[in-house]
Amino acid sequence: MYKPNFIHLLLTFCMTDNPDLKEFWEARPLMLPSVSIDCVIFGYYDNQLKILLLKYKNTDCYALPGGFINQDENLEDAAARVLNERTGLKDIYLEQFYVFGDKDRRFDATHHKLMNGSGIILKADHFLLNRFISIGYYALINFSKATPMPDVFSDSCTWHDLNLVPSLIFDHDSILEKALHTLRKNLDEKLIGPNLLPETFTMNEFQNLYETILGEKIARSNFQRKILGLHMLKRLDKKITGGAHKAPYLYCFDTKTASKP
Amino acid sequence: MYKPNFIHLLLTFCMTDNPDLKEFWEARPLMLPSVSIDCVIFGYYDNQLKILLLKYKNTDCYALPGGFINQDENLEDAAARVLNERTGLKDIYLEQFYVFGDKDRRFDATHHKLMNGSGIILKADHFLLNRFISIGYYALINFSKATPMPDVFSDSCTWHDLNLVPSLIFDHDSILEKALHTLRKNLDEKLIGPNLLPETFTMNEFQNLYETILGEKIARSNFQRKILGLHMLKRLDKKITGGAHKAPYLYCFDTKTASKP
DNA sequence: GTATCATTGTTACAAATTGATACAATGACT
DNA sequence: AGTCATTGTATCAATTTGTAACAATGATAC
Repeated sequence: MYKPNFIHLLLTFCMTDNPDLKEFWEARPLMLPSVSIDCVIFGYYDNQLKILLLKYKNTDCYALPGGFINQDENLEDAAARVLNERTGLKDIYLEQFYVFGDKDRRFDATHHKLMNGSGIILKADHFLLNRFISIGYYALINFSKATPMPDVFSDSCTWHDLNLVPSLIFDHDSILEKALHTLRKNLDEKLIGPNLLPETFTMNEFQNLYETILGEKIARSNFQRKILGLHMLKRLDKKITGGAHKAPYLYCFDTKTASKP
Repeated sequence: MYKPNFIHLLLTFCMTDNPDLKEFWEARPLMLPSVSIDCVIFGYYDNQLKILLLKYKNTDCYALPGGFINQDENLEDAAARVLNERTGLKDIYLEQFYVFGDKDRRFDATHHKLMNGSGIILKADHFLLNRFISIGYYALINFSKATPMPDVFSDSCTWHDLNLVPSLIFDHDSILEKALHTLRKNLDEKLIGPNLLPETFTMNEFQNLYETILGEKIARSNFQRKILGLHMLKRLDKKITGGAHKAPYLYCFDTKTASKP
């Protein structure tokens, strides 16, 4: 744990002598005031929809990955940067889904607790204690390609099963809920498969993804008929597995037809 | 036109001696920095979808009504206030549809031009010249109940037919486009009728509204079957009009069933 | 008063989509 | 070879949607 040494950083009014944190805080004047970003990062593995959560050091506080927007940075790029910092991935599917901006959207007590966990004492006029609006983005990523990485304030950055999510700090619970709701609503219009699935997959895996997102069962044969009717999949070789049954085909997305208008 | 008298307003760095404007500018420190709101206000009249536009004084610049967010004001309330200031209406249907926030979303030349139209010379470090992100809301209002009112910077606040909209300042063209796109997308889920139509209306008027928003014709009998099947309308008396044909029924929305889940 | 006409409310039927079920094919295991 | 779970496909019913027709009605023209 850091020992605060009461050096007063002119621009940021917090106390720390850790060089990483110092850099972090001193960069703040370059950011767009009042605005933050929160990312709901969805991954799919083991027939489960999962999201990436940070756990703050020396606390039991879980949070969505988030960050601020640099003055010379597009909103979308800031979200992509946050995502890249937590997963190592680039060129990821991102969708802005809502802005959260209640007048009492400030969380003084929690911010103090979180920073205390990293040995930082926030002064009363620290910018973190101001009101922020937060722009929500959700990302769909290929689970196996991501390398979750905690930030300087967190112990861990780990996947959580969607129906085993701990309660989150701030208003992150409702941000997550809204993200999930938007994902479900967009499921028929936006092509979510290529982002969440590996290169090749079976029809059963594809159906499981839909069922997991929608939270309901789909009749197998009807699903197959519908999906194949969209001509978005290319059928590949038979999969040779150890299952005591007929081997399923493998499919991949047909890039010629897989994009919808 | 105002004669700038070079009084320097400490907090706002613009030059004017008009008391209204002075109050306007001096209120700025209470606003949430970097964030603005733009409202696309839809009305429906004469079988046409219309939007409300401001025209800046002594310019040919048209703009969506917009404003800033007070520090102690919810985003939604700020949008409702902007709407109220331009139309006199309260308790209006409002939907947040997107946030626009490119890094080069700053419009120095246009801002100078707009303010010059009101006799104001903006200093180089005026807050208006900073980067702003803008949260887009669209509103659906009852055309006949609105009283369009220009603000201090504009000549006029008038309805414009959607297919006769002049080119707009800033990125307001693309904001309008996105609003319209979202409205169309939401048409099946959100109940837009009660907001755009008068208390009572004929089925034909209702269908015209849908056709206007979607930009395509709908088969009459199918529309009637579908709408009546939703049980959201109550049938009232026959309408007695001068039409040389069968008199249509009047309908109103059935408040018991008119809200969808 | 009667004929005409445009529009409305309703019905009838075809086409398409969706839901539910059945069945043959397959590949590993016993 | 027989069993078994799962897959790919076909079949038929139920529902929804597309298209067209038809009778009802209320003004106008004669």
